[in-house]
Amino acid sequence: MTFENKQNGSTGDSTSLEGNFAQMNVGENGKAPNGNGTEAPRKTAYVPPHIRKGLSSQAPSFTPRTNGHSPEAPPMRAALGGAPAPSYNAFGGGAPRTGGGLASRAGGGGWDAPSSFSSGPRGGGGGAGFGGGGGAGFGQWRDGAHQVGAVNQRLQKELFGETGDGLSQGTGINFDKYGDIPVEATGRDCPEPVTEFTSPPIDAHLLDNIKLARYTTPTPVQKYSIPIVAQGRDLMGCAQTGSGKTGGFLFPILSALFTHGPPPPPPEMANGGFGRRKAFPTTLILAPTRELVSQIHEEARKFTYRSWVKPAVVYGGADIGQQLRQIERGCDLLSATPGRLVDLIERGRISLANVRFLVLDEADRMLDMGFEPQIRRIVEGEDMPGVMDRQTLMFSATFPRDIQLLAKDFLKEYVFLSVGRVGSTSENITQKIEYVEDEEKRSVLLDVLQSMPTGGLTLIFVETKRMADMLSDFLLRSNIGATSIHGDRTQRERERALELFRTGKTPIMVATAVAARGLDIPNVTHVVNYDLPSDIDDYVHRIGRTGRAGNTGHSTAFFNRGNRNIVRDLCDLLKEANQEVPSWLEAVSRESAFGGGGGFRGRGGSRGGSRGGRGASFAGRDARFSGGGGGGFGGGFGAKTGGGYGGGFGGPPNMSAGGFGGPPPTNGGGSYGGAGGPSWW
DNA sequence: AAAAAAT
Repeated sequence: MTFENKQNGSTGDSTSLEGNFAQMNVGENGKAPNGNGTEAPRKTAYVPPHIRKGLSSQAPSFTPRTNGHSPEAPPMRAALGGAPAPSYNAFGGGAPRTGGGLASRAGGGGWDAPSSFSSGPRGGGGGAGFGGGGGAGFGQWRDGAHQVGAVNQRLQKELFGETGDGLSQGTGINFDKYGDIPVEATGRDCPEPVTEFTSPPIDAHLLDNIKLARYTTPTPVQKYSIPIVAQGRDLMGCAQTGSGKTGGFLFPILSALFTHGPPPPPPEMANGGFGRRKAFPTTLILAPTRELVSQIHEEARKFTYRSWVKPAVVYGGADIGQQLRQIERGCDLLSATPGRLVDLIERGRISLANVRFLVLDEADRMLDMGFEPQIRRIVEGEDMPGVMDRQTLMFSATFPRDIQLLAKDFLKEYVFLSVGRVGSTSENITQKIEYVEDEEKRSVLLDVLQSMPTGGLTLIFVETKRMADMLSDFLLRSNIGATSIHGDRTQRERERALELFRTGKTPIMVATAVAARGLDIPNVTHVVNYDLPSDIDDYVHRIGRTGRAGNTGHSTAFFNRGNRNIVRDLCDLLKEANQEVPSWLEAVSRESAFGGGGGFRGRGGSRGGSRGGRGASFAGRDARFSGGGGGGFGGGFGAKTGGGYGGGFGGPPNMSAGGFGGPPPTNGGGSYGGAGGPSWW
């Protein structure tokens, strides 16, 4: 369910997927070649607005922009059809790369540069940089070589914790479990995975930092992504954080940057014809939430330690002045949420003309959150190099239609990497579903919290911000250390809450969807779905906050009639993960199977919650719920479960443009219909 | 329906 890549009837195996992926990248704009005869019967074609727009706007498709680059410059990777070209061809000398990122505009790096730079103004006076590379802990790029900065004990300690004690943060990672995560790579000339962190293909200095971070073995995502990116290929990765995804893109990108230095500056930068205070990042990483970008930034800080690469982060809700000062101090690798980035571009403080690596993290989430216009503006509507002149990596937990369309526009012929769900298919999360009516949830929660062994962190998910506040207040009143995080809290409060939680000062955190995806908090041992989400993918993401990195975890979900919309998916998921499926849940699921047609049972009674029907078969979790609580599903499921599973998806609505059989809508329900199911894990 | 994100 995570990868909504069920193909229409005839293309359900990965072989044909590969064909389709290749096909959708060869530039047949908008026309539906579908030459492989896999045309599926079309159903009525409802085209969601964002797709309509996507299709029309792609009419001129993507003429690689000439933006900052001189028009005669050859594309960085000329031969896509043939053997993948390496990212960097020519390594010329470079001008001094100083510690201060913005001061580096004279640098001619080791990239295959537009001719005007290839011979490079050999830097005005060799040593224009700061002595010592801008301070201990920071390096620089000078004379075409990487000058690794001096050790800075204090910074090193801050970034990596006490070295050698083996006890800080990353302990208990079960690397054996990582090996169980299935990974599949498809695409033309897909390079072989690596098995270890070794100097080629990873830059020697980066290797040092990886060692400092005590990463000993690449995770499966990293094994694949490292050679793929190192060969200059674009990448579409279906993976979640916790699979080592962040390292999966940071390692190969930083490795390239360390080895080859900064790219030659675009004219605007080189001519000095720009505001002095404009930053020209080389790498741009976009992610949906503030917490996520700041988490990525923290990783970036570690792995850029002592290097010439200056990481920076911008997101909303925080003081913009401080962020401006930060990017002035250096902004080579920028992590950003879309809104704030657009703001800074409008202010003329950031230019994307020098971007060589673009990463879209949690792409599906960004689309869910309505970021598509901003993302398209950033990628297509500003001065970022075109798709042929940059390397693009996209990550998404799911691969629905709109993501496929985005991939089609943003990536050149790419390798598709699918990484199994960490934790749901493997059995390292013990999932429990309890039948609990709304008004019983509080007291059951107390029971559940009590029954869990102490020592770990517990994350409780609720649907609304209001509920998050109410519940954390309730817990506090019950003398249970709790905090909360949601979108109505100030950024400062959010950060504070996360910090309190991470450090275990308040071992319980109540959260809305803001924390559902991507956040990597070590030592979360228990996830409670106080309110179940309506989308099974959200459920997967939420429970994925525990059992990270191969550790074991527990999850408890409170289920009642309000959640019947995901009951089928939930049952499927539990079975798939070898979890116990309560018989009452099974019964509810069967019940809902009839509901598809919609409505004869209607909403029968009041929807007001507690007054269900008899529901004898759902004697709740224990005696006290079978009676007074009024459990029961008498009213019948399925009135609004959005019918029409059985048939599968005879053909995604109007996918003619891509010619690839698109997957069904993400939350389209459980059916693998006739499609044969996902084939890659 | 709610949540997230620029102010």
